[in-house]
Amino acid sequence: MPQRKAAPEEDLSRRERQIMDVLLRRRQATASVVRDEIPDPPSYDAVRTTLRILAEKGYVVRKTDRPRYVYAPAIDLETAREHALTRLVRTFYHGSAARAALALLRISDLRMDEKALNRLEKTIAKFENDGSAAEQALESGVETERR
Amino acid sequence: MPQRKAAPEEDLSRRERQIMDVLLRRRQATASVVRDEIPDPPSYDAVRTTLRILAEKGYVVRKTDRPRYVYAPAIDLETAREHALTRLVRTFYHGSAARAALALLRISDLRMDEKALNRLEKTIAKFENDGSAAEQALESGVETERR
DNA sequence: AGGTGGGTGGTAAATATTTACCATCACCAT
DNA sequence: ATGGTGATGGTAAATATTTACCACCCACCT
Repeated sequence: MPQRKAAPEEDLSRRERQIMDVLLRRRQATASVVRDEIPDPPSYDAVRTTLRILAEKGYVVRKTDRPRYVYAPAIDLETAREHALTRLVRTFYHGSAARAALALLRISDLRMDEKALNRLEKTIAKFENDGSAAEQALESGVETERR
Repeated sequence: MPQRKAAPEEDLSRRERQIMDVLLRRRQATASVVRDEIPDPPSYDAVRTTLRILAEKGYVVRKTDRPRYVYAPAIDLETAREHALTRLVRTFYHGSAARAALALLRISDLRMDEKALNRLEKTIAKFENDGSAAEQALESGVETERR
């Protein structure tokens, strides 16, 4: 059945992912900085080893800032962002980036006029009813209706 | 150092997360449906067991739709969405939901006027610098045509 | 009624991940 | 130049996850 080739971030284990997240946030970090950012932190050794593994797997690059290493995501940040957005939209908004955006605008510090937001919402609804039925084709099985 | 208590989704292993994603997307699913949605799919047995474990851990609830089980995320969908948004914003947009929203609008099928987007971007920048309220940056830059 | 198909729970085995340990190297201050 | 500090690579041990297997149960058919 149809399923995209496993995206890189789907392949990461729990710790690997946590570490990757820190690196993405900070753009770069040493092992000990990474450790400090992880909730329920693993040992320094553990972090260091995992970083080594990530480097071997090619997810992370290291530059040797003399006494120690500094690690950074190997992936271009902009690309990583897009992946994350796509995944979010797919998982939570049935593929509608616009709806996700709307939700974010509502959350944002920007105090947007509620009217404007509602207008935008209407526009989205209208737009999505109109044409993009094709996009939903894959979604056909959703109504595993309960009784 | 300050670090939030491990969010539930940070605690999931790779397979568990993949399975959870499917459940969040579809709202509910049987083991075999879940399996079909996972890239590089594990065995049916594996999925079933993992679902059982997720249920034990309380991340998933099952209702017994006679011959088989139907699984669903235990978490309220809206809550899950917010978590995901928050995490995304935090990881990729330095906490600025507005910037994330902007990126999504750019990606969306909505063909928004590039000028309107730039206006919004300016507004965000301004707002984030000095905290002034946002005005109507978004004002109807949405074209009515679709892709 | 008996056989079959497709599900279940429980558990063991296989793998993968995570962590700990250790011997060693470079730098710096004495 | 030497000893201490703080890092490193390699590897083994401990855990956790993932997968496979099995015995049984129930609904449905013929």
